[in-house]
Amino acid sequence: MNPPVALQGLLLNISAVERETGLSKDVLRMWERRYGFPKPQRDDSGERQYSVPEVSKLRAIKRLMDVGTRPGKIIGLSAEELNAQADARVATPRDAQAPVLERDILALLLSHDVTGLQHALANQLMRQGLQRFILDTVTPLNRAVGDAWMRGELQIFEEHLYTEQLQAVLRTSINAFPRQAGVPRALLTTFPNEPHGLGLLMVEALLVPEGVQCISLGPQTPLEDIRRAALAHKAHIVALSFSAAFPVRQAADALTSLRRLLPQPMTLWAGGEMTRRVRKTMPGVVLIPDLAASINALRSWRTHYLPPAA
Amino acid sequence: MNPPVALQGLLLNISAVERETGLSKDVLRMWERRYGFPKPQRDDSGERQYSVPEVSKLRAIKRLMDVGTRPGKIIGLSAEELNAQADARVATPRDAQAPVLERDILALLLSHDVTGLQHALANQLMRQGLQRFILDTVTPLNRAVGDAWMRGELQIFEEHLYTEQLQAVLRTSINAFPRQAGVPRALLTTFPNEPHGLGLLMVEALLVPEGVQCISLGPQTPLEDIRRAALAHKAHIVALSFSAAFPVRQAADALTSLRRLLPQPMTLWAGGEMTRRVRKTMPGVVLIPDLAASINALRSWRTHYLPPAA
DNA sequence: CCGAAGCATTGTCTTGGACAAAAATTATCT
DNA sequence: AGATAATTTTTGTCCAAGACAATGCTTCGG
Repeated sequence: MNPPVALQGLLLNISAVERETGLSKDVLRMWERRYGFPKPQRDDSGERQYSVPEVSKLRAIKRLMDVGTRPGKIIGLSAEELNAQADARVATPRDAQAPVLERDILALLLSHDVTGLQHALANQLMRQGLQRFILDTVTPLNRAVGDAWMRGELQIFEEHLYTEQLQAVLRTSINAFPRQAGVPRALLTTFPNEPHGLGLLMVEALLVPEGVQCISLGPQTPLEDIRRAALAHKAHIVALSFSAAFPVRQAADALTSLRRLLPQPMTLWAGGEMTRRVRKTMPGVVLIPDLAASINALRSWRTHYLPPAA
Repeated sequence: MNPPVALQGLLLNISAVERETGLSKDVLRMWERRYGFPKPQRDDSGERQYSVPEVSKLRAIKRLMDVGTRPGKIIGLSAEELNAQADARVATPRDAQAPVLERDILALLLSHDVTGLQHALANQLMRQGLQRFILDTVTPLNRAVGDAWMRGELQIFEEHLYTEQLQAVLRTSINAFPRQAGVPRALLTTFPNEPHGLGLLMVEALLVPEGVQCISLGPQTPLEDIRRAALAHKAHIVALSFSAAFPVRQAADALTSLRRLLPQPMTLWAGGEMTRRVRKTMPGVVLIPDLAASINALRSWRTHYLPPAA
């Protein structure tokens, strides 16, 4: 093991690479066996020592896999080719409407102007209102930040700072809404393998202004506990969020099981990047492929369960 | 693999147990080899299937290990004996002052009264002020919730709900303070192996009222990036937070390295449960064994760097 | 009472094989 | 054609046992 070495930024052991890339040790070793990449040096005791460029390439591969590419197709490519692939994916809406704000925010991040960043976010939020802010600003901004990070234009700490400030702004804004004992009540969480909670906050920001009473459990709630929580809180809607990286099949299985665990009249929503890769339709599970769809789904829930005549 | 089975709450595969307990697959297999516990059943294809009681016991063991006990000493004990050990550790300040609020909050959690919980927290916060709220209320409350969860009195989802609501309250309260371009500037984060960010929020809640300008990166920033961020933001203080589970040696190594990476005049703080287990003193690293100490450390920073005559 | 050396304990990494799970492809039936 | 089912390919996870690295405790020497 080599904490001191890793810190000098030269070589990383397999644990560090697992952390940095999100690829498990088993996968790293398996790829080496099968594809011949990565092929780390070994230290005196035969342990793998990954170089920084190797890790960068692994990260690029992981990012593409997260949007559905299979490793065998891309593991042989060079760093440039990988970047080209990634660019190709996001090029379409690139020159569309108004990436002005995006560029401003990125500039603020790069100049480490925390106060400016806060102001810019808060400003835009006040201008647009919470819902439009989420739909029109935050969503493309997240993508822009993610892309900038992947192509190395943004440091990790700058990306962290962005996430952190965004969460602060959203949380504050959500809490500013008077809490109502509203209908429907929605339970928000993610499955145990899904650590990303930003999506939950964004859904909450969309639903709360609509008068929904959101109960967020944060990320990583075991299935059985989701059921218990839904019953305990008498939720009308149970909403799960999935990031792009989540394996579709696992999600489908878990959703089907959860559907069985919940009483019939409870609505089950599944949202997030991953849901766009889902083929099969699951009875009793409403897919929410993008954030805007959550509002539509809410409207249709209301017309269905709250007849206007009431 | 067995999502459907695991979901029924009967048996868990090794990945699920790793998630639930924080013990790596390697450790789980090693213990089975060395100590004969855990000894999970096997499914048709020879894969380990852990029972719920087994996992509970593993959790109890992990909890004790996190406060310094070695596995060999306790792995043979029964669930009751483990609980007794855990109780013994916290019994001292048990009957001390006013666990009234603690009991109230736990009752609210158990009755799933979200609104009541929010009110109770917000109420107490307004009554005490942010700093005393953190020191006198939140700290013991966290412990109480953790203990209740470990002894099975609290479900996971109830614990999640508590954390979530607490974060919301703290975040809102912190943001209510006018942001000043204050001195000192403190950079807050955790090392890559440390996913728990609640500690950061609590420190921030203590420092912001003191006029400190806090820049939180959230959890899991690589060392090299901490350095870059500290330089970019011209931080006066870099504060790291560690939960009890963090391995002491790893923390010491990383802190020493980080110390070398940072320019001399920058102050380096290390806080959180783990720091109480540290023996060696590290030159240039200020240990903050509990939250109250962070305020003292701040005071002494100020007298040192901001002579009163100025 | 402190620090180093030695010893016991505990955790991480290794290999290569087996097979489970997911995705893609092909075949079959409306 | 368009869906559904079966098959094949690809990919990921688990296993075993061994090696040894890392940690913490104890004893020894100052």
